[in-house]
Amino acid sequence: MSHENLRSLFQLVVRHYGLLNEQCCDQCCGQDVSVQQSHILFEVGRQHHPSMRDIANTLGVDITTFSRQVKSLINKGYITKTPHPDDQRIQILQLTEKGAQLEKDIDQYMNESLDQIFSQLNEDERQTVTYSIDLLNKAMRSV
Amino acid sequence: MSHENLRSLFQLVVRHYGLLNEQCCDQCCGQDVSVQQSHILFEVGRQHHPSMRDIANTLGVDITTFSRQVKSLINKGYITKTPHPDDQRIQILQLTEKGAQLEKDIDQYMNESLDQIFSQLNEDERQTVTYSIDLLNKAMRSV
DNA sequence: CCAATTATTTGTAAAATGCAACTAATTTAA
DNA sequence: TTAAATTAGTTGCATTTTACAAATAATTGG
Repeated sequence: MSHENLRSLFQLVVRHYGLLNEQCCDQCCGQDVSVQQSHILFEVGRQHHPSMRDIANTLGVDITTFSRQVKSLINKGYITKTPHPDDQRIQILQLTEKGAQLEKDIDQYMNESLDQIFSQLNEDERQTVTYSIDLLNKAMRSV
Repeated sequence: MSHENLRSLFQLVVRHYGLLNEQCCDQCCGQDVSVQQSHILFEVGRQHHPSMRDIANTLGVDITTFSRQVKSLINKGYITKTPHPDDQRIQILQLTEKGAQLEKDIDQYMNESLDQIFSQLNEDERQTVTYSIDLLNKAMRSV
């Protein structure tokens, strides 16, 4: 079976979403973090007391690259790294207040961008698309 | 309005689709092209006699980086660069036979991956999702 | 208590990135 | 018509990103 439309959508998302983030970094947070780093902020904010490996696995990036990205985000004051009380090997990541604020700004920018996409649709279409997004989310997560 | 699910799906797509491509390059074409380069092949194959700038703009990458990626793909024998007959500044890109074959292999791999996602859905859901994908494609392209 | 495992970091070398400056072809406008 | 401006693409260079190996450090299992 050919999934040209889905592949095309994904390609579009990969590029535009990356692009969006890049524009966002220029526009809303003055180039201070990269796209990759904005994904890290997003996940650290969303997960509960995640370790280095938790986030690296979720994002599907090499742990060594991730380690250096985290170092950079710590230097910029957006996240902190604290050894787990029960296992000193594990480093728990957390957004700083500054990091949480940045993630909030990025989130707002993203929502405005996604509003633009949704504003192209009528109410029925919006409902159908929203429902399908849930389905796709679940399907992708269970593969 | 908050689009947490859509943002989440996009994040997932950005990561997994990139990942997918990376796995694909390992598995189906022996690491010979990068993710970025596979996107170039995809677009060169899809557009009609595109120029350097056409593809770079579509992909949202810097033209200087793109220029070097193209050089690499030419060296590997996947694409060709021909001056436009009416304007010698413009270079027209085209897949070689080898490049078209590689893109076909990648496409097949992608379709199999997307089949896996779709196999999580029942027939009704599949139809709804397919319809929504069309809507989203159109909405995103018109923003 | 020592070997094996797990989490993370660093060494290093290759690749990707993007700004600035360049060449070359074409268009514009006096 | 011809010099200035514009456009397409390339290269120099410095920075960042990447990922494999190897190291360190903490923990677990036998």
